[in-house]
Amino acid sequence: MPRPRAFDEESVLDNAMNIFWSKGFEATSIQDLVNETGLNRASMYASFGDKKALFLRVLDHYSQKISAERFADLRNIEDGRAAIEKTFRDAAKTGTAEGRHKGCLMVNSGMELAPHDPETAAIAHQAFRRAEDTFAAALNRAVDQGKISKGKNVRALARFLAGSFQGVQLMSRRGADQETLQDYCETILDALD
Amino acid sequence: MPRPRAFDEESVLDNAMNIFWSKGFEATSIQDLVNETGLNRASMYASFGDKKALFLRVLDHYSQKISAERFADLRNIEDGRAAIEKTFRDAAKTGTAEGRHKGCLMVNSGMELAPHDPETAAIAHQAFRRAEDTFAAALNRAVDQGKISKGKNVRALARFLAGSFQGVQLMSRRGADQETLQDYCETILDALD
DNA sequence: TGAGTTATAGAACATTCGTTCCAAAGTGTG
DNA sequence: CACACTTTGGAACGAATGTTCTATAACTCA
Repeated sequence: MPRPRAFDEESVLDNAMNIFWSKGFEATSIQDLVNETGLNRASMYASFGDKKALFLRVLDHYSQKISAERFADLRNIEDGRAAIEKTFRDAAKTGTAEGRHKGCLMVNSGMELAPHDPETAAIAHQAFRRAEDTFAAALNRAVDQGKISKGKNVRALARFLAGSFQGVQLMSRRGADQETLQDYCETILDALD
Repeated sequence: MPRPRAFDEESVLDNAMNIFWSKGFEATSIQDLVNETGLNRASMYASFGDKKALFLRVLDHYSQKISAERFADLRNIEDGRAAIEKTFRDAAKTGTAEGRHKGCLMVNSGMELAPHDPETAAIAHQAFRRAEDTFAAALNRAVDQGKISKGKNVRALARFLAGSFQGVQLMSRRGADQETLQDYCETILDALD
């Protein structure tokens, strides 16, 4: 009955995500989104609501697609300590890859908007908590496996790792050189000893 | 001969700094600056140039006034290890103080603008290097004083501390709770052992 | 006191912003 | 084929953006 959509919602979100990721919320204009997604203004507003609503959809999309992938090894590698180490080393590697100085959309958005936008603040906070819990789970595995001393305060260590992981994203976006980022990561991992 | 200025350049920079610090570059409008500084548009443009030029002046002002103060103890406390510990604990304390979730203007600006603005990127990079060197100096003092093991890689540790200090600012701006931030800081300091 | 100089106040500029509206286009069902 | 319905393209909206202009005010030095 109705005219069918000429676009794929998922790929529109992908494109919108990349613009927000690269430029941030404020610096991204509706015109940018129209240009890059190929989607018409009217269709954008009809399908996603206003700029802010689209942005929140994008944050969710990012969580499910990018964040999930970044933490996949941390969840799936059985050896808890190896899982943590690979997670950081991968982040350091992709963080210094050419033309990929975008950091993490969740961290970027938290920094840009959290102080004045409770909605984004809550999402960023929740994402941090999830990361913290995922690190805690890996740490508990590592303790059980005898790869990390039983004497460690797992919760504090998990918070440290989650915070430091954000730090890696931060330094990556700021364009830190590979050597600095590697030193940073390796010293973080030394905290596991 | 000329009509004298009705404003104090320093206090205008102070006010402008606080707006940029709180809202970021993009979200701060000229109107905001006019309202908050009390300075007229024409006078702003005559004295500081356009928005970007004013922003760069503000970054410099921040470096001299706020950054310098934040790193004063790190430079001045003779005991290198105590200097480092106090620097982090103070940052964690002020970072969770009510209504002070602004983080660090240098970190914020690097995150927001570095990927697309080489000028800001260079300034943020230089600020990081300065912090790294200041931490390295304190670490060297601590090693000489026998407060930190001789076996440590001071350069890597300095990079770690500088990166982690940015992380504290990040978490503070994102509105992390006090307990999380304390755990984060204490674990960072454990790396000195 | 008046000439010279610069700051001030605020109107005015073109452009871009986010958003809405409307007519045309495309689909499946009666 | 025509109806009901939704998407599409693009014009149009007012408000806000960064910036400039003009006229007036305030001061110092001759």
